[in-house]
Amino acid sequence: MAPLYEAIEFGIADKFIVRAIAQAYNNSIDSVTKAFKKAGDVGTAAESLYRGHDDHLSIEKVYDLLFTITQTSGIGSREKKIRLLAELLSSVGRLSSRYLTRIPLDKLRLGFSDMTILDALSWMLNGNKSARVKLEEAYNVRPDIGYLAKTIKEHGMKGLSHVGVKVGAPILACLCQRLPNADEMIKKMGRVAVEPKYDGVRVQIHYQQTTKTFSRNLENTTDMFPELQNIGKQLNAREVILDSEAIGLDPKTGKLISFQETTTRKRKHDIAETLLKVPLKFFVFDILYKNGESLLSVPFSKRRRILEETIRAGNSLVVSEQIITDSAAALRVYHDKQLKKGLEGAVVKKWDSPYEPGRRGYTWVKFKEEEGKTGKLTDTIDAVVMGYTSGEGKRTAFGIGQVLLGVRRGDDFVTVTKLGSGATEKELGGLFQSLKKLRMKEQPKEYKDVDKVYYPDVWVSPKLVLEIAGDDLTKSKKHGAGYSVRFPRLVRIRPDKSPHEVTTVKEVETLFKQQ
DNA sequence: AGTGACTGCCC
DNA sequence: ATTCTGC
DNA sequence: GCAGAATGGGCAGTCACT
Repeated sequence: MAPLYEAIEFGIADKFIVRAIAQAYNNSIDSVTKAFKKAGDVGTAAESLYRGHDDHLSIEKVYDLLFTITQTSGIGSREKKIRLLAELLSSVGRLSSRYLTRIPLDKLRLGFSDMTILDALSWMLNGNKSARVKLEEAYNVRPDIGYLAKTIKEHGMKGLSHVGVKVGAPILACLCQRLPNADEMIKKMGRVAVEPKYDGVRVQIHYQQTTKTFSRNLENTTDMFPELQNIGKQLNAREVILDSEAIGLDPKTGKLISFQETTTRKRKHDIAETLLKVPLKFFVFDILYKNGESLLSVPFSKRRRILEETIRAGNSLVVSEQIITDSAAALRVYHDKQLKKGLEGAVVKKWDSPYEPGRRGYTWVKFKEEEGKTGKLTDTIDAVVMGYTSGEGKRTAFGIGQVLLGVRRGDDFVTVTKLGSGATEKELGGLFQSLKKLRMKEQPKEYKDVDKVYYPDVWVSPKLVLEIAGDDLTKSKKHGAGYSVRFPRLVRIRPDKSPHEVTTVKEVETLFKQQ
């Protein structure tokens, strides 16, 4: 409904949609939940329960009502949002109920999104994709499909001529691709800059007397970083747009802290106190604009020189270090050094490439784990499947969306993570065949301290073992193991292992301390 | 004042 | 974030 | 190789309820 950089939220997700459908079509919350689980999609669930009357509302009317929902807050707002959505659902047709329910979830599932629409706009103008490149350039600095469509509909491509980089208007961030190893990176990218990969949050800094900042997804985060309001003295420039990673320091030791701790700075209350508890360093690694000039198409080698000339030593901003190389061996050595320092790894950047927003091409590549390994964790974890959920969308066909995994504590099992990534469709099918035989009516007695939020659709007896990988272990307040896995994924199914052989809580703790 | 349910946004 | 899949 | 669609932990914020 709105461009990324406008903070418009519905405040409605799965649970509230279910309640709205229940209210609109006169069903119990339970039966709607069941229909939702069965369909694996709110849209088809709404459709199947549809009991409304089509008032032929205009698109404007629907838009207005949805917008009203986004603007509703305060005491009584939850009921009101649900009521507004329910009223809307009861006055549209059956088919509309499918899409209307998906809108707040951002799950229209039409098989296309912004990029495809750029192609479509090009077809609209030229009957082919020839305008895509230009459209994409405009999109990069004005990621607002509605605005672009309207502009070229009215003025053709000429209408885009004034769409350019502007301080205060967020630019689509350049993201990293992945490649399996250093050799591939050098082969694909040639001469590269290699920089430390900090495990913090992305901050795009816009400065022109005052500072505005944007997150990786272009949310305005200005209020979170009051320390950036006085960076003028760190800049040899009137106006700039910088790209950086912010990471917290331990105020006593000055050491970098974990992502989990850094992220407590992501707040809008008590900012002044938290600022002292969690001071941030902004590792600046790119410059996109300086004194009226866009640097997006300038090669990185040159941008880097400009960046170094622009930043002065000071409290908040630090120019990120780097090496330049075209040797895979040197790249490997540098990457290993970053891991030893406790950083996330390295980012490898094509030395002569322009700033390429999005994740296309191989201009930036992340290098996190050691070669040949899955995940950064020193060892994989063997965990037992405690239950599974039926899954949404495509997963519905396999009967499994995710599995709840446990590790051993004495003769009991406690949860350590859920897992939904890494299985091929064939493996998912296989998992379902194995697990449906292990179905239990109730939570098995040996499953201890399971938090409600993890209750699966189906409990299974502890038989099937999975080997999983991850990037980090985190301290967990919710998982019974006391720890959990960051970015968990399936390595392989271990029919050869018995549940008694799975990793123990003690071993998980040891792994945590090794990090 | 404290807690739990839910959501949105970081990774 | 990671991973898989259809095109 | 891209675009899309499944899925993860965990933080803060908001609102409802006790």
